[in-house]
Amino acid sequence: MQYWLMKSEPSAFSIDDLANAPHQTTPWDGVRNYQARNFMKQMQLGDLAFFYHSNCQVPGIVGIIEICKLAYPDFTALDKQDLHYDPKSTLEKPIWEMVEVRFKEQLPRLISLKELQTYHQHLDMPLLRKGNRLSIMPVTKEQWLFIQQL
DNA sequence: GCCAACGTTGGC
DNA sequence: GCCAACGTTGGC
Repeated sequence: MQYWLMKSEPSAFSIDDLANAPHQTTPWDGVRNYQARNFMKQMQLGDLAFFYHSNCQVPGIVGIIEICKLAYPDFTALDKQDLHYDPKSTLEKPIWEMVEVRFKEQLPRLISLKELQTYHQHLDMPLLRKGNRLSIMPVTKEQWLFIQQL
């Protein structure tokens, strides 16, 4: 059982969008960063992840989601119309992958980046490091439990 | 909207 | 393989 943190811009896809989606699941498509992709490949069914709202008024953790489908090729990379189209990726040799996630719960309150920063010393997560741009990152069990009890 | 930080690209 | 130029991310 592993833990993760996954970022999404709520203007593109929010925790509410996921809660209202069919079966409350969605493919996590559009990841175009190798490090983030490699983390998705490591994900196992039943792994849990914090759903993080980025690039918005109050960035922070808003909910918990569960990995419900293992990594498979991200078909949006092949779609010329798609925002995340990548001409280097082909059907035979796909570059990008995605998992599917299911809504677990909305947190009783938003745990803002600002609040998390106050525990920077203790948490030491990639999320809290300056200039961090990684959209998917592992979370240790200790970090997970600490954040959950907030 | 600004801009710092970072990843990627491509010329050499 | 280096590195400048460029595009993107994401907090503010």
